Amino acid sequence: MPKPAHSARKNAKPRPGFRGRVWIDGPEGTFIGHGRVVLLERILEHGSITKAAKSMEMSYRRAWDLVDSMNRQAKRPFVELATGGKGGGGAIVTIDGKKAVRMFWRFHKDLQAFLKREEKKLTL
Amino acid sequence: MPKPAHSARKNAKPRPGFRGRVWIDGPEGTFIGHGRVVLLERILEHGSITKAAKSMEMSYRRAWDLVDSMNRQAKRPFVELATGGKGGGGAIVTIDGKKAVRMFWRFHKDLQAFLKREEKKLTL
DNA sequence: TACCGTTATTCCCTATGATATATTACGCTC
DNA sequence: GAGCGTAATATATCATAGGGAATAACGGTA
Repeated sequence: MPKPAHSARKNAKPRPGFRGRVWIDGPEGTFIGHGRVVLLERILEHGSITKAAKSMEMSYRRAWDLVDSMNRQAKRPFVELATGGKGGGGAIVTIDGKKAVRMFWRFHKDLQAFLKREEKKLTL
Repeated sequence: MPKPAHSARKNAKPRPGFRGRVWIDGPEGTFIGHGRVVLLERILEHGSITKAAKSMEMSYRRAWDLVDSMNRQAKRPFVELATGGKGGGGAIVTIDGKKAVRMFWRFHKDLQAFLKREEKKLTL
């Protein structure tokens, strides 16, 4: 029995056309990208890395790594983590994290518009 | 002693900033992209897949697969292959192939301009 | 103190590409 | 027909990323 795809990239529809992807690099490489932003939104929604990871099809390990990577590269952390305590702990997206999410989606939206323009301008 | 990286992608410089990548999808998925266009240029320069592959750090198999993929998805082939014959055969980039190369570089250049604009517009 | 659910960390296993190697087919030249 | 350099194809080997399981640490609550 084939396992369900864990990566949205593999399910990308192959319908013809102009495609693109944008992200933001930091000192260590990728800093903010599509997957990371979706993860931030899920953390905001669920309040924990564990639940956020489960809600999309991502392993806790990967989710934690991504959060850690963002926190290390950001001037101020995007997610505040609490271990132990009420409910065992949890994760809170900071103001800076929310700002990053909004900025990325604008960036992403602008790209879609750009691709539309190019598709008209450049004829195959 | 570390082996030289065979993939340019891995050497991507992690200097901070807005990044993006564009490509064109066809019926089978990726149709024209950065690596494929560079390969076309090398074939144009060397006249064979073998030499083109060697000139960049790409295995012959991968190079052949990419050429085959483009030829299958294009209305008319991008590369005409000859097996046997003078010099053992060779590879010739067609007019359509050359057009694809020019169009992709325009697309790519437009993207760079787009990224510059975004970097000014969106402050991190 | 015992319990709980989460973060934090380590180790192993597997799937996936890619590379590397080997072999065959091809067709022109000599 | 032999030789040559290439395309074409199959097989094996390797590297890497990521998943999953297991475990410890943590700090509130009852």
